[in-house]
Amino acid sequence: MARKPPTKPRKNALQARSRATVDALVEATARILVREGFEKASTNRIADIAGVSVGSLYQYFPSKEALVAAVIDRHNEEIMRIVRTALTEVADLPVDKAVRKLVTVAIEAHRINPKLHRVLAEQIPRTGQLKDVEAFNREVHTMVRAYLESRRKEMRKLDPALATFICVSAIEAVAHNTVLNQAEMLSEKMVRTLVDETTRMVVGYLR
Amino acid sequence: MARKPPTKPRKNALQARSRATVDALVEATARILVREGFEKASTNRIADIAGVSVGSLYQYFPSKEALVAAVIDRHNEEIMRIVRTALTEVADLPVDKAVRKLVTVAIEAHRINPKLHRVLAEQIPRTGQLKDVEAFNREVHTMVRAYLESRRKEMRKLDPALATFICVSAIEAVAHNTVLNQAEMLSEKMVRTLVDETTRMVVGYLR
DNA sequence: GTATAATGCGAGCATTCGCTCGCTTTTCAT
DNA sequence: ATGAAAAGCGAGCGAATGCTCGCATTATAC
Repeated sequence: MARKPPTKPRKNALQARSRATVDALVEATARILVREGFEKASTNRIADIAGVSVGSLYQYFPSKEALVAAVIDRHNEEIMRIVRTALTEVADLPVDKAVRKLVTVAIEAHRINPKLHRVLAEQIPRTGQLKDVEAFNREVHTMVRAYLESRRKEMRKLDPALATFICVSAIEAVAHNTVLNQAEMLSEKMVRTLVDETTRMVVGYLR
Repeated sequence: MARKPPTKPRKNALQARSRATVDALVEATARILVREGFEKASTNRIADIAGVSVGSLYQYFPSKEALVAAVIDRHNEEIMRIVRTALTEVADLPVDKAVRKLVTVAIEAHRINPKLHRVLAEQIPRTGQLKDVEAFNREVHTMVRAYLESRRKEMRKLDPALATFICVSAIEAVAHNTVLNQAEMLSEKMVRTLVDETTRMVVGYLR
C-alpha cells in the first residue's frame, strides 16, 4: 500500500491542461508585446488575455521577466532553425550561390514577425537574455567562418574572423533595415533586386 | 509706471539658475540611463541625482518622456554635427577617399557614448521620437545620395537610392557592432584594419 | 468512492511611480 | 528698500504593478 511520496513535481506535471496553460501564457505575452508594447504587458493583463489567472501564471513563471524570456527563446529558436538549415545546405555551394542564399534567408528570417522582432530587440537587455542572444550570434559567426575557410581557394587572401564579422554585419543590417523601414510594403521584385545588390557587394568583397 | 504684464515666460526665464537646473536634469537623466537603465530612471530619482526637487523638474519638463526626449535630442545633435561636417568635407573627394572618411567618422560617432547610444536606441520607440530619428536618417541618406550622384562617372551604373540604402546600412552596422560588441577593447590598429576592409567592400561595390 | 495530488483561481498586499500643489527662497527692476 | 515675479521645494496623492496566499476545482490512484 505504500504510496510513493511525490515530493518532486511528477513528470506528468507539464501535461494536458498545464501544458496548454503555459502555451497560452507565452502566446498571450507575445501578442501583447506586439500589439500594445512592453509597458502594457502587465502580469495581470497577460493572465487575462491568456484566459488564466495570475495565480496560475506564477505557478509556471517565477516573474514577469521569465515570461518575456520565454517569448524571446521561442522567437530565437524559430529564426535559428531557419538559419541553421540554410547554413547547412550552403556548405557545398560556391561563394556566389551561397551568399545569395544567405542573404535571402536573412530577409526571410526577419520577415517572420518584424514587430515582435523589434520589441524583443528592445527588451533583451532587460531580461538578462543578452548572453543567449550572443550565443546564437556566435553560432552564426562560427558557421559562416567555417564556410569561408572551406572555400578559401575561391577567394582572395583575407582574415576569416574579420571577413565574417563584416559580411554578417552587412547582411544582417540590410535585412533588418529592409524589414523594419519598408515594413510590409515590399514587392517581390524589390526584394529580388535588394538580394542581387547585397550579394554583389558581399561576393565582390570576398574575392 | 506701467509695468509690462509678464504673462508669458520672459526671455530671461531660462537663464542663470534655471538654465543650470535644466542642464543638470538632462545630464542626470543621461547618467542614470547609462548607469542603471531605463527602469531606474524615475522622476524622483532623476531630480535627486540632479540635486533638484521633483517640483522644479516639472516646471521645465512636462513629463518623464520629455526628459528622455531631451537626452535623445542632445545625443542626436552631437552625432549629426560630426556626420554633417564629414559629409560636407567629403563632397570634393574621389569615391575611395570619401568612403574611407565616412567609415571612420561612423565609428567615431558611435564611440562618443556607446552605452547611451544603446539605451537610447531601445527607448526611442517609447518616446515618440521615432520621427525625429527618421528625419536624421533621411538627412544622411539624402546627402550620401547626392554625393553618389555627383560622382556617377567614377562608378558603375547603379540605382542611387538603392546603393545609398545598402552602403549606409552596411557602414552603420559595422560601426554599431564594432563599438557595441568589442566595447572598449579596440586597438587603433584594429580600427584601421576594420576601416580598410569596410572601405574596400563599399568601394568595390560602387564601381 | 474517496483520498491525495495537481492545477487553477483572484482579491488584495506592498511597493513604486508619475505628478500636483501650497509654500518658501531668490532675483531684480525700480 | 521693496514688492512682485521667477525659481525652487518636497510631502504626499492616486493609480498601477508585481506578486502572494488561502481556497476551489479537477484529475488520478487505489
